[in-house]
Amino acid sequence: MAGRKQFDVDAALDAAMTRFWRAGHAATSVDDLCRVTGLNRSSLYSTFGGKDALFLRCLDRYATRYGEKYDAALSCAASDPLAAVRAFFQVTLDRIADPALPDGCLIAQSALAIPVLTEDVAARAKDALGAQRKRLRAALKASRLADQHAEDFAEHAAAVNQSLAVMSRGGASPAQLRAIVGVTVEALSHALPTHT
Amino acid sequence: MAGRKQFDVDAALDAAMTRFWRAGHAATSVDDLCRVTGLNRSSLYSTFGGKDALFLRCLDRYATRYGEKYDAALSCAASDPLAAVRAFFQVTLDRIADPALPDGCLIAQSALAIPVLTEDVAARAKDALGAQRKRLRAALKASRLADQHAEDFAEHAAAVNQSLAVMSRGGASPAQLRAIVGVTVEALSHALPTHT
DNA sequence: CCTATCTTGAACTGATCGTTCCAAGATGTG
DNA sequence: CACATCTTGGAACGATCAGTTCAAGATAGG
Repeated sequence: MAGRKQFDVDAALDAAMTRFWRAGHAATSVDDLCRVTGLNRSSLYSTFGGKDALFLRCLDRYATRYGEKYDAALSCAASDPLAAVRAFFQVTLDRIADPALPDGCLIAQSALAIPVLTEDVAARAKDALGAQRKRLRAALKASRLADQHAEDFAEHAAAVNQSLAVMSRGGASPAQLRAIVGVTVEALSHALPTHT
Repeated sequence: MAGRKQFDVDAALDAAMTRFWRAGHAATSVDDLCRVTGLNRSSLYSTFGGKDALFLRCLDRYATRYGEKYDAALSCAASDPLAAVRAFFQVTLDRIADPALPDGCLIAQSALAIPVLTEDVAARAKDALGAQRKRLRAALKASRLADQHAEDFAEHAAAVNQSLAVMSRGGASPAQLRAIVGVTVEALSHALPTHT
């Protein structure tokens, strides 16, 4: 209980997460992490344990933070699945449009990097993507969609959500991103039995 | 005209392309490229000029090779847009299912890496993604779809195609990938005026 | 055969990689 | 104050990074 930390651990995690998010795991060096967090190597290693351990913390942080937002958006899926899916995509569109945050998506980037990640890091990235699919599957199964349609549509929606990361990095405008999800939302509206 | 090359340039390009495709630009070292191509540094540098120059060659090679397949698939868009879009996605699904090739997609991976790529390499990655969008836009505008719907759907289809790269790396099964494109194809079939 | 030209292998450059280590400073307890 | 514990700055580690250099080997034109 002596020698108190001279920095805010949460703020450091946010800075590290943002860096991984923007540059990816491979293109982020420990020096980069020290620079963006303001820590030196000793503090970074003693607090977080190394690059991969810190990356895992950041991945979990990212998955938890936005997972909660996605869950909140989908909470009305049973009563109004169309509004729920619309709100789901809006979480991503808002995040991409936020100038204080990177575009892209840490989970999408990590998923594509799986072949060059450590086994445990790769497993966690896969889990994060799986959580997203599970979230959508549960929400849509609670709607009046037939089970098979619900599962298919959940896979589709999860994929379209990841595609926004790629397209935003590729220079797609907010209007173009809206068009991408618009087709998906339209498809759901036609698939819902309430649609006459 | 003296001292003939001891290797096949096309084979070396294929090997390098496959490596970049699987591991991405940042996680691929020149040593890796030497190993997979069988070349030593001298031959690699004198023939291709360096890592970034070789990466550009591989990006162009990838974009051309699969661009032609996408164009062929979309060639019947005016007469049968539904079959054209189906064939378009089938190009990607077949490529992912091919055990001799990596899953994922070099263009998607490069697009996500744009923030850490050299300016000219980033521009080329963006161009490759733009070519894909242009391809789909032209094909769908030739169909009986209203112009605005054609543009929106083109953006959507390009995005869904990129999403397959992310989802395949994340462990999605071929059936799940088919479900993803199935929703999109179904949406197009409902949007076409021929649909009764 | 001779020589100019090209290719190839391997050693080498300085920079950067992730990680470890240690001494100096700061803090809480006795 | 004294001592044990923790944090911090910075140097240092061997490994690997992208890229260069050079001499030896191979080939074509004369």
